Amino acid sequence: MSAILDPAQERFVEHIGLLWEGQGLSRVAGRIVGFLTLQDAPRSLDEIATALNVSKGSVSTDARLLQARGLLERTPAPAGDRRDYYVVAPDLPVAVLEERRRELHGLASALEAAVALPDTPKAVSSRLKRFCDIYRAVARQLEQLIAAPAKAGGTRTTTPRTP
Amino acid sequence: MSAILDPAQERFVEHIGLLWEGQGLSRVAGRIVGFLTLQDAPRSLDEIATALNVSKGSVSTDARLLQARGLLERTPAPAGDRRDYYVVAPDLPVAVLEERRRELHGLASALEAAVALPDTPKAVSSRLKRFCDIYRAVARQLEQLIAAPAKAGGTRTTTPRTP
DNA sequence: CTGAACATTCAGTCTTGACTGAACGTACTA
DNA sequence: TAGTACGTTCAGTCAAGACTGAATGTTCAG
Repeated sequence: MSAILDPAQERFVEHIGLLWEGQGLSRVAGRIVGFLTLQDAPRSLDEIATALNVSKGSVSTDARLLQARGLLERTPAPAGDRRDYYVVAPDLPVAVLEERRRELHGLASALEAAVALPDTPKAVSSRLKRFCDIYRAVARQLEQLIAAPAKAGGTRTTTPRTP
Repeated sequence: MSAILDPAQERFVEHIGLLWEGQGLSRVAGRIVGFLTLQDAPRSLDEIATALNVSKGSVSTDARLLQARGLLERTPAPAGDRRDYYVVAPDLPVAVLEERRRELHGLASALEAAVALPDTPKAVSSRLKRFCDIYRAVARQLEQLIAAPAKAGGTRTTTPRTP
């Protein structure tokens, strides 16, 4: 029930935090995601701050940032409770894929624009096109996974009951 | 012929640099990749440093780092020339995909390990499994693209016979 | 051996951004 | 009205790490 982490969970949270840190999020933000991933109920700012041992200010800032990026959701509070409760977004992985897709799209566009530059040697423009094609192909695959994340590949799709 | 960049190329290089900066590389490293992508011949450390207006020390460090990550290649120098010449790796996008794949694999493993933790509520473990499945599916798609980057297209997921 | 032409290393500087904690704003309650 | 319980903001501190440039290898030509 509470939000206290045992050592194994602590490690998990830290692990996720580090992964996200390499992806342009702050360490704290990453740990928030990891923490909420392990919770079966919404958690308030204070609970998160206590569990992660960071200041409430950090959690406030990062939680809103994560929400804006679609990785977290704010749940309606019980009547008479003014606290904000956060949950990890049910489709968090899809949100991540969507970000990646946009990134790839931007990269491909930049490469395409470079092809059109004057005085581009043949060898360079063919390389640019090749790179661009690959990124576009990846972007297309991501789109499909985004559209139908459950059906992807050959995995079994267990459809769990929504609590 | 030389390695001087016009404004449009400058912008391209900067753009690529910023993209990489968000991915755990230094700004200079990103700009090196961008710069070499536009070159039709191998470039020496000095040429790179001059074109990007950074110290030779930076270029030396970052170029070797990029080489270790498979994003750059060192080409054999002409006889009697002791300089190091770098080119962007012909399969740079594939190297990038491979890194992503490994990252996803690590993430999926972490999620799987968390499922096995004691006292994991049902709701949590089913979420962990769901997230894990998605990441695994993406990893599989990446594997296919890595195996046959040129052929990537449309909806097809069937691997053409490759000996 | 000496000098030239490289690449590499590393101590030092500087920038960036994370994080804190206290002050502040806000909304509800009694 | 005052009081309480929140969330938000922001100036300040701090640490990580990027970048520099001079010193230090290293290799080759003569």
